[in-house]
Amino acid sequence: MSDASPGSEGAASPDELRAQRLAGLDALREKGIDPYPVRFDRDHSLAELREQFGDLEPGAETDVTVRVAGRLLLIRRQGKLTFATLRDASGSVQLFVSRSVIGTEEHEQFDALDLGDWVGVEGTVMTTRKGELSVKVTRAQLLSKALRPLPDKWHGLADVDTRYRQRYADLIANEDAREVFRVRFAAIAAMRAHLVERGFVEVETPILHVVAGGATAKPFVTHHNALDMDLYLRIAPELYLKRLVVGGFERVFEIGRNFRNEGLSTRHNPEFTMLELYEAFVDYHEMMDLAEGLITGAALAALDTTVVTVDGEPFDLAKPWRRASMRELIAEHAGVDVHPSMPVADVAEIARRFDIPIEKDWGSGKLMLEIYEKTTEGNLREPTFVLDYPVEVSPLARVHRDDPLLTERFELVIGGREYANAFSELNDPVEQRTRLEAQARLGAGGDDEAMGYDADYVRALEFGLPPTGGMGIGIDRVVMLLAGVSSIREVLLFPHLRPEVAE
RNA sequence: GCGCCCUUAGCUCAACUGGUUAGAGCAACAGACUCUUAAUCUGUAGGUUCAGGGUUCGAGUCCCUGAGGGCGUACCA
Repeated sequence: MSDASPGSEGAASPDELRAQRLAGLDALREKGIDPYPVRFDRDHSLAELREQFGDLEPGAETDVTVRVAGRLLLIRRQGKLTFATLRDASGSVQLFVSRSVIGTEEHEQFDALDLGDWVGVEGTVMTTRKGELSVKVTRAQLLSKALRPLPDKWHGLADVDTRYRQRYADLIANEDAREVFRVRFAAIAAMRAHLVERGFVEVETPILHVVAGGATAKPFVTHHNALDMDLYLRIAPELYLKRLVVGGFERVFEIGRNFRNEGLSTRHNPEFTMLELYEAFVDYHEMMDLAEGLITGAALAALDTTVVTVDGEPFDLAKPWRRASMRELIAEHAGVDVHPSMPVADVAEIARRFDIPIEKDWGSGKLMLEIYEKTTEGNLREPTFVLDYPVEVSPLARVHRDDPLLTERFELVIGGREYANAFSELNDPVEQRTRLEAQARLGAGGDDEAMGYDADYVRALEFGLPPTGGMGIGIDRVVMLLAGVSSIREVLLFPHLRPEVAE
């Protein structure tokens, strides 16, 4: 680095630092070193290396030559001997770079590497006197030059904004972040395997919808130029998945993104991942069994335990989860008996006692749900299936076999938060039409979250949807539960943020 | 949307009730060092204190506006 760039004399302002490293690139090229070579053939991951040689005695030398690659995270220069910590996706190992082994010129080249550089090395496996497994390097090759400095090697990257915007830097610097996403991927893989083992097929359905249905939420609107029409990003895949059951796929699931044009919070991101599944010939009771199996199995696969911690409180997911009706849970937590058969004025009176703001077109069922959400949901600590929601707030769920004003529907609540929503599906096309028409009237009346009327969906039902149980599980929230984090942004690789001010 | 809080070097953090030249560690640069482990030691450089305005003899610190973020709340199957 003897070049006359502004950075050559030890300057370290951001611009100068970059200029200095860019100048370093030129210097490397002049020496015939490609800072971005095309490939490197390794024969061991670092975990494999540790697995094979982890129990060598201190001070051991082997004549086993290995080729490994990774990112340089720490360098301890010691004059004619350099130690470095190399990390790949599987683990890390120490490099032992001795001038007497690789020669002065090679050693100086190694010492010129920066933290953050990717390198590939060849060398023999050894341990130091203190027993640290190391590769005694005989050849080292720069694989990719880092132009930006790593975050603080001890404290990592703490600034939340930067962690989310520059997730790559977060992942390099913070073990905690890597762990959260390891849990995420393991949990999703486990749930997928659980379903495939049980004969479910994974499908993909449209994300661009002509009618945003399957849930009640504000959609994102986009525009198709060639067709000159507005389309909606899906708020749920439900109606398409049930079309597939009509078509004869008896067990289907989809893991994918839903989009809802609503507020952000520690539990809400405008795009989030949902697992939805449908199984023919069963009802919501099987969905409860399946929810327990999916979530407990995901915990075991990702954490090796079924014990999770919510707000500092441990729960063992392995125990059977409580199943109780909304009505009895409200009675327990609010001390009132509420049912959609009660006159609206009476239920509204109860709602007012709990300071619930009431809208004019709400019926007893909607009021009952509001009372539940205000008084009960947040207080359900243990995993609980909340059963039997009012028909009024469940336009796609089948009416309860024992009560015409309730549906066979449940939500799963753990630590006061919702994780799943499921029902015995409504498969009577005539009734479905009536219920969707009621939703459409709400929409026409100004309710921008009413479900749109999807005529083709009703047509599909007219071909016959078998008795079917269906469920949606909020994957991001399950991952939060397993990873023990309290913000959804921590489990999203790239959470939604406002645009960054130009650098 | 509303309320409270935060934003200081590439990173992690300091700076008493407003006080004069904004400090430290890591990273960087120069040097010493062949068994280190966040290596150590010596030296050097690095700042529009988020942006803009205001109050003041004097502002990182107080006030206003804006930007970004966090938490709460509202909305939200």
